Amino acid sequence: MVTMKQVAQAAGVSQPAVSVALSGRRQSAYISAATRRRILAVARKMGYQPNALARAMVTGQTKVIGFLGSTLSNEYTARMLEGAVRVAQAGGYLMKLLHTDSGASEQNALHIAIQQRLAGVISVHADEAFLAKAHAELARHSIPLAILDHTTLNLGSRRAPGIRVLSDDEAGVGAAVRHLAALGHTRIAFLTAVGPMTAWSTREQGYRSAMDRLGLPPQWVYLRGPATNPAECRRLKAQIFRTSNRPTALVCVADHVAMVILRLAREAGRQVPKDLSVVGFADLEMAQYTDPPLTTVAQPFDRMGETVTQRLLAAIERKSKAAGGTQPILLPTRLVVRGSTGPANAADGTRPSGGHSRTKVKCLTLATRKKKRSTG
Amino acid sequence: MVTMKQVAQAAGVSQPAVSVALSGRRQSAYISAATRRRILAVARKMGYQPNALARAMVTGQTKVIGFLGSTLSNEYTARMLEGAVRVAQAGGYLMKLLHTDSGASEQNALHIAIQQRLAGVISVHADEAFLAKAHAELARHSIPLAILDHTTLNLGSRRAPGIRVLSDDEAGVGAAVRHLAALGHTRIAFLTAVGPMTAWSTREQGYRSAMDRLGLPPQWVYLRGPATNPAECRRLKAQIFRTSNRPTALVCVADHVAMVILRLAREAGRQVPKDLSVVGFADLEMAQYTDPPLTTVAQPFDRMGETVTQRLLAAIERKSKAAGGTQPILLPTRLVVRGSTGPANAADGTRPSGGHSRTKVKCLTLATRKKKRSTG
DNA sequence: CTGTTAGCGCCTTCAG
DNA sequence: CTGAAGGCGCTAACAG
Repeated sequence: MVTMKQVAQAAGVSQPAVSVALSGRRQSAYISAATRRRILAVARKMGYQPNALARAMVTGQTKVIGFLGSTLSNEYTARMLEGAVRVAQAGGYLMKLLHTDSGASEQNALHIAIQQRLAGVISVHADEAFLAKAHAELARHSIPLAILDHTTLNLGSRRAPGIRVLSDDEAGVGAAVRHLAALGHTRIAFLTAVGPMTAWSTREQGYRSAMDRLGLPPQWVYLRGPATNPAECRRLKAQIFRTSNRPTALVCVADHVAMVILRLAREAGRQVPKDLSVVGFADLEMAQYTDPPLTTVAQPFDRMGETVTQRLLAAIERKSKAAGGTQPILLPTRLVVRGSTGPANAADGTRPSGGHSRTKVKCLTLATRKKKRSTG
Repeated sequence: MVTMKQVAQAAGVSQPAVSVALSGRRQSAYISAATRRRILAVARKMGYQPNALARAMVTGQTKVIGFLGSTLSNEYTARMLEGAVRVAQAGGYLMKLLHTDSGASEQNALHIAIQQRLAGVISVHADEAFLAKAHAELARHSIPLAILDHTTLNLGSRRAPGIRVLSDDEAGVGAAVRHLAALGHTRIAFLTAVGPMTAWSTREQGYRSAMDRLGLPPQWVYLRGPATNPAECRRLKAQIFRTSNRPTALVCVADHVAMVILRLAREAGRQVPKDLSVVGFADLEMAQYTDPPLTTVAQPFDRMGETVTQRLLAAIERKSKAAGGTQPILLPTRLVVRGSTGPANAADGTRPSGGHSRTKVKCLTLATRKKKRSTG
């Protein structure tokens, strides 16, 4: 590992001269153009590589940000991570992964972030309790915190700690509901999975208000437990396909849930979208490959990762205004219309017929209107 | 940022005493139990957090490994990454991402690895030319290199640089072919996409040798260009569904390709697996959700990431034997039988009938025999 | 058992 | 324009 000192000796100059020449900064010590060239030549020949650690120690700047999450392999997180890494590297920063599932607890990850003197931390899919603690602990070491993909619930009541970036799920679900209403559907149900998914309550909120606005009666379907449970599947099929006021369209809280519905429909001998229109949420890659391809609300995962990193880098640079209760940033979603939604007329109230007509729907995308509304 | 010095002053001891007390190492300077307790108490009260950078600089050990890849968001890479991070953190190492698409070229990423004094580097999906260069450059700074998910081609001829971990694709395809043969298929074709995917030639190799062994004539179908090209789709449909010696089963080089086939089959009015059995490769999440669910060869992405990291950590610890042409490690694949494969009798030679019988195949998994053979 | 000294590689500040 | 000193926070070798 060749050091500046060695380069200096070989070039016959002082060590700080090498430092100035290599880092290209013009302040204080000036160096003649000839000397600089000579130093650079020697350094290149010796294969000198600066030691980022030593530099970080003396400058106090790490140029490294942490990505704190419990899972990385799901498509949501992976896409956000990729966007984040892209922006970070473009800004000269490196990304360090802090995995909170592998031995290291969330608490532990915070300590690592501090010990590594990270310049900033991005937290994904964390609960409010942890976020509050993380914000407090990191703030003591003046490490800015940015939060990705979390609920907007209660954001009106208390100032959110740190930088927050999320997709505008409420508007997204609204667009889905309006799309279905425009196709003539009136019995539009919302399908959600029960559990502690606070991140989904905004979607439910969006459904409720969109239905209200259209003057349609809301209707809920709940998925309880794993979708592999046969009893649960029977119950769902009965509710969706065999009740008198069964829905003609289903807005699902997530693509995965929509996949389950497509399967149940096949098992029940119903056709999508002829007998039932289905909308998902997320626009995972698999949404393109289902039969029929899934109409869904696309979340801008890449852009979310990019945006949160941009904001974080900004907060790092202007160290002064250290993440003090900024407004959450809502990124617009996009309704991607594929083959799983269609007109309501055939489905409403009639028994499914065995015909073979499939409505060929071109894949068109409608940008959801980006409107700012504070949800009390 | 509270330092050891400050803790030492507050506790009324020397600074190295604090160092010894906190790091818990017993060598050289001993400290009385009372003193140690006092120091620890003071440190905790002051909220002391060790500076990993300073430690790394003096010890020369970073405890950080780099993950070098061009994309992170695809399911393959994300799952491997997750496995790698898990093992790394369990071993007290952190993972730094070196994204080679975002501004930084591959060459640049190498320099970053060196400048950051990384303890080791994992490279994913890189070509041989780069790997050779990377190995050479990193070796000059005694940074071990590990390679993930790459072709096994030519491994016999020249020693592979660094640690290599990959899935046993040859055996995997073999298992798929035997599975189809056991179902009575004799016209089993291999579907591959043309292009510079050297990683796939091992799969083709596996197909060829498995067919040879069974005494069946191999048959190829090529996907040229994007699957959205209508002309190409027509050509494929003709070859797969309308030629006289059309295949009754298709082994696809990847799940994504299999998805395309499922779509083409639907468009052509053919039923899978009644008229055509289809096998994929990878076992992506979406394979569970297609109609019918896709029979496919599962690659152990998580384990690949784990294994490569274990090997890399081992190489780091015993710094001496620095990655000198070790044998590549082949991890066994697993055939996952779902609904897209079925008996051959109905399909062979007859026109597709419009019946509604769907063979219900339980999801059973067969471990492929792990056998070591050097492919000349 | 404890305190003192030295140095990791680099940047900054001061004398020449 | 250049050289010589000092220190970032920590560990590792010495003396007491």
